[in-house]
Amino acid sequence: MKNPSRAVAPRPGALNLGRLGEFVGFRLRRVQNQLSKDFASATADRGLRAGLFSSLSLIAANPGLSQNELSREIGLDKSVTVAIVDELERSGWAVRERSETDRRRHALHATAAGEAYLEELFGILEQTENAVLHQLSPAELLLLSELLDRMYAAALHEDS
Amino acid sequence: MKNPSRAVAPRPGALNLGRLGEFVGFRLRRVQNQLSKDFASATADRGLRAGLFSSLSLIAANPGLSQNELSREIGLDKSVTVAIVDELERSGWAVRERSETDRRRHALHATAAGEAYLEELFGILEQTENAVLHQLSPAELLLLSELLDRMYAAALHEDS
DNA sequence: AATAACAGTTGACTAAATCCACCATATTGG
DNA sequence: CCAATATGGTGGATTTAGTCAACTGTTATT
Repeated sequence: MKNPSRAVAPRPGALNLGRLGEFVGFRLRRVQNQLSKDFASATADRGLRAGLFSSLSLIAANPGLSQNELSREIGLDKSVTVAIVDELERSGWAVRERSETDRRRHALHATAAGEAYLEELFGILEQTENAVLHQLSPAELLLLSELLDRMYAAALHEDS
Repeated sequence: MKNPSRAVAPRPGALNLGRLGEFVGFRLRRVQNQLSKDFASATADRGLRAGLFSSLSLIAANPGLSQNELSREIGLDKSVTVAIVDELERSGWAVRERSETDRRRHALHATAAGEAYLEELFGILEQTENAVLHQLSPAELLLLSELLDRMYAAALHEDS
């Protein structure tokens, strides 16, 4: 096949992607943009600051997490993390506790309210994703996840 | 398999993703973030405004394109497109020409210099991607593109 | 001819992200 | 033990990205 961008027929009236269509990064960005826009508009009512959702989720899954570790995982600057945790605390979804062993660190913990809030958000996310993912068979979905994981692992090794 | 997030063993010291790991959107974002950061740092020397590269590429692939059509395709506001085309023109990579048939429209065209610049950028992008994609077999790569296209098509139908 | 729709432009505004300097605590090496 | 250095966290300044609303000129509708 000469042009992989033709794997799926372009809808009529659509633009020619040119060489851009040969790159996975482009398709990745396209899909991801659309997905995050859908999620954003589905959660527009609650003021959901960028990165807040994934941060809370990571805190819940890793009790005692430090803000630095959190920063690294979500790929944002430390100062942004401060703002995020500030808001998580103000909303009562998480708390900072001074670490006993290292008094520089803030050990982060999700509250019960935070966990409940998370459940709600996960429900919405699941709905948004399903609207797109029902196109894929369970096997394809599993494969997709695996491919993405292998790519991510490779990407991390790159800039070591 | 109970937890698809375990398709690839997590590297030691890595955080527990929790329920977040069940969602493709998360993996998508992760990989995409990393890729675009790599590309950004590889092109840091040339001041490469966001969206400029893909815009130029689309113009080159669709001579006579209007700014509105371009806006829709890259998913940005019309006003952003104006700024992008401004810079493309200032740098001599593209030109605006009044459409003969509809004098409201600006027919966009890439210059020879623009095409040359594109070649350069595509080369860099290819390099950045290869660093990650060499993990995947050609068959897997093709499949990945196809899955992403199906997802994108579905996402577009959603908010019609 | 009046009105509405559309392409493009501008400027104001909001939010996201990076950068840098700084404080408190820990760790290391002499 | 002390000095130097590294680390976790915070605040503020600045840059940048993205959204919105108003306005101009052109075309389409009736």
